[in-house]
Amino acid sequence: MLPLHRIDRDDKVPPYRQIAAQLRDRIGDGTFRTGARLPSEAQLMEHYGVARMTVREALRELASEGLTVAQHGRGVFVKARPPVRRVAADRFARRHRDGGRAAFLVEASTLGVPAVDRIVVTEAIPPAHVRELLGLPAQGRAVVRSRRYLLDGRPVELATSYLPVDIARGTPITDVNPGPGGIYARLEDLGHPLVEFVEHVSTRMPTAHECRALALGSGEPVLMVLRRAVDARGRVVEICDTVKAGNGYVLEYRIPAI
Amino acid sequence: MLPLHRIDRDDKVPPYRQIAAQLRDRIGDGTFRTGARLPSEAQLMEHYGVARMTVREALRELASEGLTVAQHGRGVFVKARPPVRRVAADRFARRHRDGGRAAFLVEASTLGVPAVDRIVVTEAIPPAHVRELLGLPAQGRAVVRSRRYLLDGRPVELATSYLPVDIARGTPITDVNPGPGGIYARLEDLGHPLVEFVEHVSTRMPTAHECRALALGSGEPVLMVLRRAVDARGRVVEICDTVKAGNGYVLEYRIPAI
DNA sequence: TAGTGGTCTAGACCACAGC
DNA sequence: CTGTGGTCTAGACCACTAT
Repeated sequence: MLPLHRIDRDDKVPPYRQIAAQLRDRIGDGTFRTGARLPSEAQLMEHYGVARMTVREALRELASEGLTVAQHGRGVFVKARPPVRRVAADRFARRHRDGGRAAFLVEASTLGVPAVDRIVVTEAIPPAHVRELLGLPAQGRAVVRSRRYLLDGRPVELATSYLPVDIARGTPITDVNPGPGGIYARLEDLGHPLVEFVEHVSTRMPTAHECRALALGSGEPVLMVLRRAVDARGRVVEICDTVKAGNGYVLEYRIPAI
Repeated sequence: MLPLHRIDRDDKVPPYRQIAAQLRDRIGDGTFRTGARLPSEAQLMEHYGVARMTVREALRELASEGLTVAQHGRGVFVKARPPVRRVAADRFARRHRDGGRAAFLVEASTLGVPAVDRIVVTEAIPPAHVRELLGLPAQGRAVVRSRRYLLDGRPVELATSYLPVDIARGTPITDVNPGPGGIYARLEDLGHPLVEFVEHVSTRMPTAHECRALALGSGEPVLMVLRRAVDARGRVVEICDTVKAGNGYVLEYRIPAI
């Protein structure tokens, strides 16, 4: 016997929503705990006396809320609340660069085993909003570094950096491994001491490509951070466009009140 | 004739995804512009030679990406990209408080007509994570101010502030209208000069209640900002928990590189 | 092999919008 | 009234997982 009630066919709220609500409640009250398997579609059809599409509609609602995840051939499972990851905004502090640690390693090293893969360096025409921030002309090119970050083997972030060719071309910045402290340390080596970063944070649903690259389930939004690095002469020397898996990422910023 | 190709039944990517991809491309290249109606489900069934559920599956994919919105009895429409809203992180600067302008008014005044409604002030036991940050004991109470912000009549943000009762009880902070400069100005009046704010930014899908209060469509995530205000003695004097409609909100933070 | 979810078909009735 | 999307039925075949 399933720990679920009946549905009321005369109720104005449609059956699939009633079913979703009951399952949601059982997840909320702990009847179905984190990691547990929900009753199969066949069981739910039988229990409620509805067609399979009706059950699937209910399950889709839960998945879109990020409560469950379906595994082909195994079942539907209550999602684990992933551990909260904090990103201290001082991860770009010079002391870390001087210590030879790139920003991602700073934020990740206390949380798990960090890694980077899919590093690709090219020259290309950046998107319009990036070109504008870099002060490039209409067909201007930039050095483009894209890569993916992982934590304990799980992909957590896609990042693409754009740098002016007159600064980066022919330097270690175009190497797959730019050396200790990352590209920010190299920019300072090249006579561009960094004085400020400006980050723009927003959210949206991921594209299908991002879903694959970040192993996102449906109902999981992403955080977008567009960062620009400004040198001592006020020049924007890098734009970094990142897409972070939304589940559990928490960005921290300290703001002086003066 | 619809501006769409055929699908390849032998392709390993299923028909509904091929259909979704074609529609997504036509939205991206401007064939279906903002506000335009997509072909009806019946037209798409006819064009592609598929069942209705297959078409609906494709349309659901677009909706979940936030690209389209269905209107019962009217059709499926390409969603408008809402105007980008920037929130300068200096919106808490003292010069604004001294000028008598609360933070939301500072960030909103150049963007439209700001308004606040549903202001409710009570005393209650805050959620555990808030209690912890405020340093309250297990059953400790706080002054709770909740309200909703609107821009040009459209709801954009829900906010709830928690303040220690020993600071806020019996002060203008418990008034629906706390006076010029908002509650931060009152905190400073009460001998708590603010020196720092710390914001934690994350994203998730909205609850059903938030969908209603913020008039969110499906496939629209929210930005969550949990902010704490720290006074000159290092005491956390306020926690503000906000939920911002994700569509178009952009938070801006400046980070010194030193 | 049995059970699971993934996709698809070909219908049906309903509620809502617009003419 | 017609056309739209919202919901539902009762099947089908497939791919994946576990045994």
